[in-house]
Amino acid sequence: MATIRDVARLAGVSIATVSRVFNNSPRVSEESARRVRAAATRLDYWPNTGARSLTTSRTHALGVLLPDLFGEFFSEVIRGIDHAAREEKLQILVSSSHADTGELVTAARAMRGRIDGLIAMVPDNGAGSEIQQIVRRFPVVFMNPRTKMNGCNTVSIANYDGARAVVEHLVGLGHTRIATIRGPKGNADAEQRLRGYRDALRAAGQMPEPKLELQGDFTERSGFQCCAELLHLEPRPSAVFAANDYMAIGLLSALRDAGIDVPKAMAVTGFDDIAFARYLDPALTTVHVDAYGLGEQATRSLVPFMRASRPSRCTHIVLPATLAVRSSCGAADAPQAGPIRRRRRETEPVPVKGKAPLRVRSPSPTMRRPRGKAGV
Amino acid sequence: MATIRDVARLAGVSIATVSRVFNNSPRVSEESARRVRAAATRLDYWPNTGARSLTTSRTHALGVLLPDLFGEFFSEVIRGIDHAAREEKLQILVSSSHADTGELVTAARAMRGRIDGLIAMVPDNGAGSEIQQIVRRFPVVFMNPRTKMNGCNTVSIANYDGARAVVEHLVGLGHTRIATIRGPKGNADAEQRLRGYRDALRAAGQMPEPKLELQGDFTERSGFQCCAELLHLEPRPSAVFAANDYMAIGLLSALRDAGIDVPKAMAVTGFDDIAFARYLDPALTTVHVDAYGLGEQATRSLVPFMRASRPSRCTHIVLPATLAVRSSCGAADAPQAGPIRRRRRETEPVPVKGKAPLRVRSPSPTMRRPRGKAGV
DNA sequence: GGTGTTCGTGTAACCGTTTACACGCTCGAA
DNA sequence: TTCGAGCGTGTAAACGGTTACACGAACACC
Repeated sequence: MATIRDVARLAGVSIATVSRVFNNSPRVSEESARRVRAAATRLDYWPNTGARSLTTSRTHALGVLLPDLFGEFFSEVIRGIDHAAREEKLQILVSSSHADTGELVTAARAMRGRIDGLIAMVPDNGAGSEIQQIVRRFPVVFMNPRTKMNGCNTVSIANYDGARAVVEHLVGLGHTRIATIRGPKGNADAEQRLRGYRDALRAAGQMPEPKLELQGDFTERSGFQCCAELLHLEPRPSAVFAANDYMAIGLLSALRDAGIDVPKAMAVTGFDDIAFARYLDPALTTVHVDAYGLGEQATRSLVPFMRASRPSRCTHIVLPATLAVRSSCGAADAPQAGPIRRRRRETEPVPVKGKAPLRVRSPSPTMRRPRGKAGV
Repeated sequence: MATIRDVARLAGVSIATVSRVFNNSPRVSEESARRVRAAATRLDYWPNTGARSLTTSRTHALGVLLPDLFGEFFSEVIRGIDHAAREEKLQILVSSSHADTGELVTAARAMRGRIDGLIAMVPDNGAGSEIQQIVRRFPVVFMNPRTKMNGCNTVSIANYDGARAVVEHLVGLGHTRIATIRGPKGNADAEQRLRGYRDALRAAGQMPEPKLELQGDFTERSGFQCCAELLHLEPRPSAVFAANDYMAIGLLSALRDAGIDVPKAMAVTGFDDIAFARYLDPALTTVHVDAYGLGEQATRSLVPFMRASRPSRCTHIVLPATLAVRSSCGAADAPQAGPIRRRRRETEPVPVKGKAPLRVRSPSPTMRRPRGKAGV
C-alpha cells in the first residue's frame, strides 16, 4: 500500500506538502496540489487514518458499549447513535455482550486510542470505582444509568412516569384491582417501573399488595407463566400492567389459551411499545419508549464534550415516555394521550436546566416512515 | 494520560521491557514484570491501541458497511457479526446509510488503518471499478451481493429457493391463480424472489402473467395499496406471494378492511419471517431468513483472510431459507416444512465445496431463546 | 582460563502521519 | 539598495507503541 512518502516521491515534493494537500491547507500552490493529487490517484493512495489520529490525538470515532444487541430496543438505540454520529462525521466502534462492569471496562480499555468519546449502558449496578476508571479517561455519556451518577453525562428514559401514567390510565378506566408482572429484581428499569405502578395505585387510594406483584424476568415465557398465578388470585384482578411488552405478549397468549377475553375479562398493558405491539390482537396498550431518541440524544450530548478542551458541565437528560392507548386495555376508541408529564424523583436524574428534553416521536413510526429495505 | 515511557521511568526499566510485559513476552524477569505492573497500576496506564496497531499493522478490528440499520434484519445481521467477532476478540467499526457505492467507498476509505478486514453490503448494482478499490485494499466479504462477484468472498441468502418453495407450497395447496407483490425494480433480492415465483409457476404448468405481478417497494404501505388492484383482477387470484413480510402485513390489513377472509378467500404469504409474522392474525406463512447467520457466517469466512499472509481461495456461501408454514396460507395444521433444498442458479454464488452451509435456525427464535433485556 | 550459551535488558529504528519552525524567494515600500 | 512581509516549501521532531539487534552477566563446559 502506498504511503505519503511514495506520493511525495512521485509528485516530486516533500511529505509535508502532500499532507497539506490532503488536509486542505491553503498554503499550497495550485501546481503542487495538482501534482500531488495526480500522484495519489496514480498510486491509489488512501491516507492511514490510524496513523493520522496518533499525531492529532483525534480519532473521529466514538465507542458504543452495550450489554446486548438483541431485540429492537438496542437496534433502535444504535440506529439513533449512528444517525447522529453520521451527521458529525464520526465513526462508531461497537462492542456488546457485557455481562458486568468488569467486562465493560475491559472493552473500554481496548478502545483506548481509537475513540474520542464513549457511550455506554452499564449492565449492572456496578462498582463505582470501575466506572470511574472510564470516566477519568474518556468523555462519556451513560444511557439509562442505574444510579444517579454525578460527574458524568446521562440520558435516560422516564420509566417511572411511563409506568405511573399507564397504571393511572387503568385506574381511570375504573379498575380497582390491578396486578403487575414485574421485571427481574435488581434491574433498575424494572424497579423504576414498579415504583411508578405502586405510586399510581397509592395516588388512587388503592394500596399496593405484594400478592399482586407477580415476578417476571422480561421474557415472553415469564409472562406466559405468570398467567396461572394471576388467574388464581382471589379476588381476581381485572387488569394487569406488565413491565415490558414481551411479558405482556406472553400473558396475552396464555390468556387466549385459557379462554379469557381481553380486554373485557382482563385488561392488559405493557411497556416499550415494540414494533408489533400494534399488530397484536387485541392491539397492546403500552408505553412508547424512544430508543432511537435515546441513542441520538446520547450522541448529541457527547459531541461537545469530545470537542471541548475544557470539560463543560454535565447534562442529565430524561426522555419523556408516551402512552400508546390501544384496545388491550378496553379503551381503544379513546384519543391517544399526549406526552406524559415529567415528575421529579429524587433517584432519577434531573433534566438539564433551560434545555427541554426531546419531544418523543409518534408512537406509530411504522406507519409513518417507509421501512425501506428492512425486509431484504 | 500515562504513556509507556512514564511507566518505564517509574518502574526503572526501559520501554522495551514495559512493552514486553504487556505483550506477555517470556523473556522478562519476574522482578521486572512485577515492578512494571505496579507502576502501570499506579499510573492507571492503558496501552494506546491505535499506536500499537501502527507498528504491528494489526488492528484487531473489522469494518461493517451497511446500507441502513432500520428494522430487525439489519439488527440481526449486526448481532451475528458482533457475536462471531467477539469470539475472535475483534472490535467492530460500523458505518451505515450508504445510498450508493460511492458512499460505500468513502466510508471504507475512512477506515483505512483502523481495520483488518471488511464486511459490506453493497447498496446498488454499483460500478465494479469502485468495488475493486475496496477489494484491492482489504480482505473483504460481501453480504447478499447483487451480482456474482468473483475474486472475493460472499455470503448470501437463498432468495430464489425460498420464493420458489413458498410458491410451490401454495401450488401444492391447490391454488391455480397466484399473484405476487414484487419488490422494487433493480433490487437484486426482489428480482431473485420474482424469478423463484415465476419458476415455481412454470414448474407447475402455470404460465406467469404480468398482470399478476403487482409492483410494490418492500414497504407496508405499498402492500396495503396493492390490495385494490389485486381485488379487481379478473379472475381474482386465490393466493398472493408478497416478496417481503412488511408488504404482506400491509396487504393483510387492507384485506381485513375489505372484509376478505384470509386464508379462505385469499391465501397470503410473505418473505423474511420478521419477528411478529407469527403474532399476526392470521399468523403469516413466510420464508424464514437467517439474518443472524448471515452476519455470523460473513465474519467467520472473513477471519482466515484477515489472518492469512497469503490470500486463500474465495468462498461463496449461500444460507438456506426455511419455510415457516402458518395459518395465512390455509395450511396451518400442516407440519412445518424442513429446510428448502438448494438449487443451483447460474447467477447465484455457488456454495463452497466440502463445507456445508450453516443450518438455518428455528423459525421461532422468540419462543426458544430468552429475550433477555430486550424490553428494557 | 578461554569459549559458547542462555538470559534479561536496553538502544534505536521504524510504523505513517501532522506540524512547528526555518529557509529562500519575490515583491513593494522606504 | 535595503528591509520586511508574505508565500510556498522542506526538515525534523513528535505521537505511542513494537521489535531487531546488540550487549553484558552468569554459567557450564572442556
